[in-house]
Amino acid sequence: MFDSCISRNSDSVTCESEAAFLLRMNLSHPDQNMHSSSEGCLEDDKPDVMLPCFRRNMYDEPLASYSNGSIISQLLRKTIHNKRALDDSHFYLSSSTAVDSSQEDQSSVSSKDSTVEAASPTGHVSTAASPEREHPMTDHLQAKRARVENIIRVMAGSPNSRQHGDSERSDTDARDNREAREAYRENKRKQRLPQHQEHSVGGPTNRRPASSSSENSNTKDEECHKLKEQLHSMQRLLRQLQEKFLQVYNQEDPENRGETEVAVEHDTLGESIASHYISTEDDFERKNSRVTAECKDQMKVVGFLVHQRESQNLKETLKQELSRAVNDCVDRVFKKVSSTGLDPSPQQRMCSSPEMQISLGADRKSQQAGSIQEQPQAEEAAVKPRSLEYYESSEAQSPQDQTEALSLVVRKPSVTPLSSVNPTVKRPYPVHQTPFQFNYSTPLHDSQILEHLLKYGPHSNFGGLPCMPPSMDRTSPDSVDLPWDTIAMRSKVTSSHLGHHARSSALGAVTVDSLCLPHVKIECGELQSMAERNPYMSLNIQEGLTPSHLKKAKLMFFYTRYPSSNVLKTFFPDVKFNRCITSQLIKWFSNFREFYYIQMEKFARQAIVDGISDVKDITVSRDSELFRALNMHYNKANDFHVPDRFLEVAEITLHEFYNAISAAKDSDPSWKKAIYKVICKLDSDVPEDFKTSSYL
DNA sequence: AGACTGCCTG
DNA sequence: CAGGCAGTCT
Repeated sequence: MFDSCISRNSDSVTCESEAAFLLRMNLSHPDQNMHSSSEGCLEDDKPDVMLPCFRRNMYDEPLASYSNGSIISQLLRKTIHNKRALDDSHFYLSSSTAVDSSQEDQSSVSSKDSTVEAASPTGHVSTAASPEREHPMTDHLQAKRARVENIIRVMAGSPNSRQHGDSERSDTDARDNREAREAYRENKRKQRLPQHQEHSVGGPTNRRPASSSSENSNTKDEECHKLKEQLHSMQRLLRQLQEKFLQVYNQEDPENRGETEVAVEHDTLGESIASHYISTEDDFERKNSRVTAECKDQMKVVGFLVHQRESQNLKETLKQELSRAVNDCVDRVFKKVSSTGLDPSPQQRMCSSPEMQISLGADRKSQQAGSIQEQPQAEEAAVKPRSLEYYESSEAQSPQDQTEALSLVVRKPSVTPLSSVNPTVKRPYPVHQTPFQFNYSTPLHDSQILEHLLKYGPHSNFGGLPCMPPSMDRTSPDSVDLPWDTIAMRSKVTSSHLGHHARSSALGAVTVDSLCLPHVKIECGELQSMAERNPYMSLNIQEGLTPSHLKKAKLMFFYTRYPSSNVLKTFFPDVKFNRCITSQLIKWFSNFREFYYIQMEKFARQAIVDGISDVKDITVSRDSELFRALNMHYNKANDFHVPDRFLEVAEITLHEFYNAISAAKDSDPSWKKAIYKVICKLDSDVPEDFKTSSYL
């Protein structure tokens, strides 16, 4: 599950961690800090300063080290000791005694050894000590509990964890944190100007910030892209965290006291978050101290509510927090994008496509929800069980989803306007002979695209789509002006080289037959009328011969060398027969016979050259070179058991050729006709199984 | 005339 | 494998 995340884990983790931090800030300042929060994710260097452990882990450790525990586990382990420090800070007020000089390394190692990390000294806050030093947490369940609690804190962006996480750091780390905060403030200052203007003007969109410089505008596209990428990473990580938490939570013994405590603490956490929602506190340090006091209050409530909460409550609350975090980030990103007034990104320029409109609709929906929850009443809204819809909306508006949908949409217009690109050549056939299949290609196309999407996903290649050969574009029914070159080109692709595309377009095959076979062109009008009578033909009826049909015909050749039209119609029930198709099928068998007889003549002559005097010495078995040649031609995949009768017929044919050549009958130009007459009588019945489409 | 076939060619 | 053509048959 995390494999896909590993490639961008550094961004994801750092951004996620910072997102929790920024989310907290946003909760405190729903109006002003929203953009700064999203902007904060853009700071590449900031994660380094703030959470060097993550950065180091991501870069210094081989990815294999995460194959098992996953990044989430690392993150959880990292935050677990913060939680412990938080819990214990209410009971222990000891000062840090074991200040590790190599604090950054300690932090990086902390993910590997939580015990060592728990021994990490306190930072500038100097309130947290590590009781695990004296009382090592040997209870596995307790560790789980702490992990879960910290998940909640990280996800909800609780200041508690952050604060105490900072408090555990050394002076050097604290210095880094100070730098980080300064950088954060600086970033906030930088962004406030446009934001203030935005709010003062009252129009969040299409307003060029007064502070925007040319350099700024040049990098906005890039920033927007980065924002989206980081947002996507955060969304993924949030989902993963949620899953991880639920997994850990479900493993908890219902009888375990840790469960209830976790639930209770989470509820109190929700209250804390709610209080921060309406907070206008702007100063980081002040909030830290305030949060510390709040934590103490929370702990008092813990014992009071221990037995009143149920697991479902925790689940719902956690889902809410997760969903809200994602949606907040989404809202910020898109508001940021819209407020910058920059030109629509390449993705945004595709808004004309329905898919993109859908995505934008989801965005708008999310933004509305986000604006609601940014209001002071968000405290109440945060408790509402709305996790599912939020989660779904966040998924629907995933940048990745947008991109994928767009990539599909882009392909259509890029291929469709053929008539405007290619030089128009007068078609050799009257207008009414327009390829009729376009009349019903549209519903076929759409439904199959949908099926294709559902089946293979949006990234799959549509070249394999039955009705979408590579060069087979969709054209409106009145594609009379379709250039002849285009049609001819398509005919080549769809008819001559159908073998490269499994079950390629029947439409294309019909086009071929109706346009390229001279003796068939008369049928075009009839075909068109037929199509007009039934423009929405059943998808089960092939309008042309596919490579599967060809394969089936080859297999049928093992039974019948001279199939009649009725036989063909009987054994190709899924083919809409017309003279075009019939002629093509007959031509196929003619070609099969041609190859067959050529091989027979060749091997008969070879037998004569080899000095075989008695025709009885010529046999055809499955080991014969002749059979291998034939089998390679008609049963290339070798997935069909050739009937013995075919071997007999082949042997007879070889004997006939041998005798004729031995008798010097080959001097007669029509000496083969006698052989053909013999062979045509040796046809056997084709098995009934061929009548079904299972051989396709 | 149309259907069917085979031969030649690409 | 298909196009083109010619031949045969009905």
